[in-house]
Amino acid sequence: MSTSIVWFRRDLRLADHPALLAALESTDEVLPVFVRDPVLLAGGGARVERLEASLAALSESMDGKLVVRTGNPAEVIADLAQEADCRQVHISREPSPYGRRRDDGVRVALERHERELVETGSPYAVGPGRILNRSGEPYKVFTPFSRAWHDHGWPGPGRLPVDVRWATAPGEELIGRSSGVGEAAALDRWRTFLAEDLGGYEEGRDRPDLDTTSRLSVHLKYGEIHPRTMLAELATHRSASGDGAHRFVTELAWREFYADVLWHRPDSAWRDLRDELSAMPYDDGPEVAGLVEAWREGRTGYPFVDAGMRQLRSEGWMHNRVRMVTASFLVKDLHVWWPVGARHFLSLLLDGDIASNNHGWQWVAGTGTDASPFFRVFNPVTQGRRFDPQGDYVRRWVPELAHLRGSDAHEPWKASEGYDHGYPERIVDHAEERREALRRYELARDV
DNA sequence: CGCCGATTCAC
DNA sequence: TGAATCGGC
Repeated sequence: MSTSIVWFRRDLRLADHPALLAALESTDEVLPVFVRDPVLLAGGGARVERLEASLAALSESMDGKLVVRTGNPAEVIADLAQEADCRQVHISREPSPYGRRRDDGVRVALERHERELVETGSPYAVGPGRILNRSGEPYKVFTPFSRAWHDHGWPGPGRLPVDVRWATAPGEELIGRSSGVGEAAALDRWRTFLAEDLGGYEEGRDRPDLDTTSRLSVHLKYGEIHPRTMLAELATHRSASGDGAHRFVTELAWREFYADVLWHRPDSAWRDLRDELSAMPYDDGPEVAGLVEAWREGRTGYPFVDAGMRQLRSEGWMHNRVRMVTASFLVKDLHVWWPVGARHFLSLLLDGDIASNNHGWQWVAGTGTDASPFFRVFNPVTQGRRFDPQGDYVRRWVPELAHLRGSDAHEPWKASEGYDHGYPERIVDHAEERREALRRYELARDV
């Protein structure tokens, strides 16, 4: 008999997917089901309860064919170890590189997930919630967490206890599957990164004009490569790659830190982690709706910001440096509450991860653990000139500025022909809005 | 994983 | 005069 394992994200509402429901109900197979997303499950909450309730109801209606199990995938796999023909489907409401169903945006992935993910049920070297200080409390600051994380250590790459075959769910078809997805592609990207860009990663990671980041975030998100695999290989690259390997390990540590923070404080996904700035006055409603829309569409009139927002729309990915600058622009220049931007990013980023994304936004907004102080305001022009020195990144994404040479692309207002090809004027004055942000900061602090 | 203005310093 | 440095936000 063949057995399928169906992975659900906690935010999937079965009732919204009649085709999937029908497929599940018509199958003769036994379908053990478990809910994935180990970080968010820690928080529980209404949506988890709703999903579990709907799965339980479905199981009953299917007369026991559907075996609902919530928890560690490894345990489910182990239970099925005697099954020779085991299939797996990963169903997610998130945008994914795997292609999309036209009707409801559900993406179906059939590529193999990496064995460590299946073994551990966690896409982290050290699962969230495991690193505590001497008092048994979670760390609130990155650096001590990072040290403890190193000291804790992690197992090497794992071995899957069963030969799992992967297929689509009955009745599901895969539409528009693109190349560059799956475990083989992830490993290929990883090897290329090690060979070409790890050595210069310390500087290269900040350069959106060069393609010198790892580009592994999507693969990490979908479990196509596991951090334990990467850490094991990085250990052997340490000396040869100078600071690059060290920096990359630190970036992995940030990812684990934010997952850990969210594990302990699931409410921080959409609310300020710290309440010092709870009195910060933000703008909302119709008066800023147009400005936010300009930000979303990449027509703020600030070339570096617009390039980033257009890359996000077009590619489903944005360079990390530009994420910080565009986020700062929404929060500090448009005075908009960070969840508005975080939601927009999550809706378009293929690598969108709620812990990294939303805590990154809180870092920018000055409300998070280890956050930057609110008064640290990015200047979109200075940042652009520093990290896109030749203006190549701007010209790549903003064709209206393609006629400007070199770093002139960062300041079209200084060129007589700057606006000749339809580039929009600045929607706000950065110097003015920076002062306004600091004024509001003073107001919020005095409360 | 700041920016800016003031001040100091180097020429 | 402009680059480096410092402190407040």
